[in-house]
Amino acid sequence: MKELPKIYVPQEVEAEIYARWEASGFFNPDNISSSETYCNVLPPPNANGELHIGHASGYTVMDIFGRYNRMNGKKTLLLPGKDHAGIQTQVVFEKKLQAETGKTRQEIGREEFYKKTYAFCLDRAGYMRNQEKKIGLGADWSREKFTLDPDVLKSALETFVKMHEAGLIYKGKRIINWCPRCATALSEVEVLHKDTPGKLYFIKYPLENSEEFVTVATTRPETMLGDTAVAINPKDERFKNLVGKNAILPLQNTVIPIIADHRIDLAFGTGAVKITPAHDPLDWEIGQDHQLAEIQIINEEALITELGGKYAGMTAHEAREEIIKDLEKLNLLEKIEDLPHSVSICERCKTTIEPLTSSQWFINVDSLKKQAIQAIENGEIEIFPGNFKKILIDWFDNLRDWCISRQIWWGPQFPVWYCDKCGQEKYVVSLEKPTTCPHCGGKNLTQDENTFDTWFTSGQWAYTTLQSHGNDFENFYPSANDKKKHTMMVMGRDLLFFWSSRMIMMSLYATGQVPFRNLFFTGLVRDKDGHKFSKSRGNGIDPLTMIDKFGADALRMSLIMDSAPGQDSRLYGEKIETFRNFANKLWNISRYCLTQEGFELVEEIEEDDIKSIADRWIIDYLNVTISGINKLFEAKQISVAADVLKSFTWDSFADGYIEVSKIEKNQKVLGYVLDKLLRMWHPFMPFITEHIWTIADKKDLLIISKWPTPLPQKENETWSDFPFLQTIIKSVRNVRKEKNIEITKKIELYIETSSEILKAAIVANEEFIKKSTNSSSIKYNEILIGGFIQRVIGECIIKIPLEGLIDTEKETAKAEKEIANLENFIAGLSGRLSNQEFVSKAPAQVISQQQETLAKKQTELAELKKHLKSLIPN
RNA sequence: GGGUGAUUAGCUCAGUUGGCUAGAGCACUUCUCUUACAAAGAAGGGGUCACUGGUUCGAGUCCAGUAUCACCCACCA
Repeated sequence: MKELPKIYVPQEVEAEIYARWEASGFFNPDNISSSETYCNVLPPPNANGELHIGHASGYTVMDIFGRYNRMNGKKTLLLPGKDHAGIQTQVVFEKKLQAETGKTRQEIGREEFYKKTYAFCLDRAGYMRNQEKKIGLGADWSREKFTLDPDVLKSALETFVKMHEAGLIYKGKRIINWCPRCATALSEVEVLHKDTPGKLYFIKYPLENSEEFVTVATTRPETMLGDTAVAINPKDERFKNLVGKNAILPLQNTVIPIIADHRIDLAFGTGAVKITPAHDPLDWEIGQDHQLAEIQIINEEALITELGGKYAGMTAHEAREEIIKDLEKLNLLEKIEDLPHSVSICERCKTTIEPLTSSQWFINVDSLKKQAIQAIENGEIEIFPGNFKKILIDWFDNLRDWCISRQIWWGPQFPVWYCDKCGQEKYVVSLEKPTTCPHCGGKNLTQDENTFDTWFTSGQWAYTTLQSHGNDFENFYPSANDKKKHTMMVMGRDLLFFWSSRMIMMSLYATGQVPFRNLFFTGLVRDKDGHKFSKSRGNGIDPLTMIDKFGADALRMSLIMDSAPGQDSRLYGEKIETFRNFANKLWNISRYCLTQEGFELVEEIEEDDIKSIADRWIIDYLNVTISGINKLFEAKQISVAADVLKSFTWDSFADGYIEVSKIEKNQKVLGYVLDKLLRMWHPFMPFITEHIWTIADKKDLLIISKWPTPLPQKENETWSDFPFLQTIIKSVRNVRKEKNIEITKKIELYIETSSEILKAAIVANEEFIKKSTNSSSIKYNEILIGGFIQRVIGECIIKIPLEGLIDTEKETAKAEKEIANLENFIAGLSGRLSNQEFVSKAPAQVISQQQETLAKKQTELAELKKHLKSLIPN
């Protein structure tokens, strides 16, 4: 017998429980012996801030699968880490530096800036690690990695060297997305598009040696300073005779050709387009094909270059104003129209992107994407939800070469070396600084200043982490025949293109294998109104605050319940509260059990231990529940699994079995069911279950206890009577309650039924019913004289003699309503059963089932009508 | 322009392969602090499953189309 508080207080126990888990060493797979492994290399959050609700959501899913697999006896590794997050961290740290010291990164210099940022990241990583522990993440901290750890980085850079040798890497001057604020090139995924109101300017370009004009339309008139052609569609009848002629570029007064190109849209603007190869991606492509010159008139600070003549030094915006004025003076501005169009902005700092031509490093993705598509199509990776497979394949199909060089300071530098004599054209690729230049023998070599795109290193995370620790790669990474190796990746759906795609390409290239067999996407967590959480909106829910308020288990449950993979979900305080309440329910269920005399958690049960019909029912129902949950786990349907478990716990165990067990005790069955419940709840609510486990004097930790297996199902049909008996008991109890009959007062039950089966069930459990309802006797099909209350339960009527307590009006209304309901249902059912087509085409099983139901309901209706009749006074 | 998802009770959402009268939580109404639990229990109200067709004996579930919303992608200058 124990004394336990009425309310579970997570704040008092969670930290201590986590410390015990950690001390046990079972988060480290080396301490688990098994021939099977389970591995989830965790997505590394950016080491520059703190945990947000999206991290909490992902970690909950990863931890649920991790704990489930650990309990299923697999050597389980959740490998944690942090990402240096190049551009984002540089943005964050520059702001911090400015705020704290008033200095810019240029003022403290590259080396100092790098050192300080590194220290900052390590500090944040430590802080975030503690937050991760608070949500219960069962990761092996002894293996924690950072993307810039020397061993991790080395294998990532080796891939660069290998790719370069294979000819997949090239350096070239191409048009790229340039962020003037971050002062770096960006890949296509790092650019967002924002619909913005804008203007379309119609500008007249005079034709050479002519009085005529060709009018072009543009949203960015300032770029005309760098125009090197005017293009029209070859099918365009309006301009057919202009092709091959020249136009005079106003303001610059240069002669530019009029060319024909199929990429020009006849329907847009005037049909004639100014071509600025240096500052527009499409123009650049057209320029390449027509060998047009590239004139860079906007520099990397978004200012007009000296090639822009009198506009040099202006910002692009200022230049636009001036150019419009000047064109008006020259009478070359035909008109201005409103045109909403999409503006490219930097994903990290939201600054408007300037397309520029620039010398950058690229990966040729042609072969990589083919391999990736093949692996996905062959099912080498199973994707949850399934429809994301198509989205990913489509994306790969349209993927262009990947710009991997960035001009920021924070990140690993390219292992590329230049000699002062050979210049930028010839270079050496090598992890170590070469002593001499292989081209000229020069001794003075300097490293390429570019840093890698963050996704280049994090795209290799699945194996660079495993390769840096013992035999982890062999033990955990997928291989050709890996039935015993289970691998999982979980990430938010927003990382589909950024990360999952890169991981698949890079891993296939570097290891010849997919990085994981299962890829699970979580949806985004939104606020109550469906908005994204954002700093500017100020609608964020801090996971740590929620844990402090409601407990980690409640937060975890609220993040996974009622949600489907890839589908966004909403989170708000009240929702978390309901799971806090559920945790408390589980606490009180356990509290009831644990305070029973002689109660203990029971691991195994014998057939002889099952005594009553209630025992039989709960045990068999538990078996069904266990099998169901196992199936759901295999299908990665954890939300549904938790839902099934929840209704078993609350409706069947608490409201059903425990109520019965107060009358007829069987501690062994009670202990067996609770034991299984705690195990199955553990992945979802690890803290409270471990806490109860400890209180119940279990010596081993719940984290490594065995996941339940269903008992072999016995050939025994009687348990199916239980819900019926339970309904009888409940209704009698409700009558007592309604009529305020003291619990100690004995009553008599009269039962009328024409169903032999039901009668047999009642007779067989007469003592049980009598005890449960505190009745002195049960009489069958006897005539009852005097006042009584009756209830119709299925095909039988229960009558309780209670003279003077009957509310005829109320009872009549209730009966009439039920009769109407039933008649309606019977009409539908019998209509279907008399339909020749249904009878001839539906499966026999369905027909007999429905016939059975119809018969039952008809009897029930008859009983109800009898009941109603007896209510009406003669 | 292309794609994806959503549309089920007042709100937030489940609904696994089409099959007994469509579920949960919150909110609402009425009652109960009954010794596991008022963070609970009991009883109850509330839904032509967006719309229109189709397939089927049978559709919330499958197919086609429509509408509304959300998101993603795209080189319309």
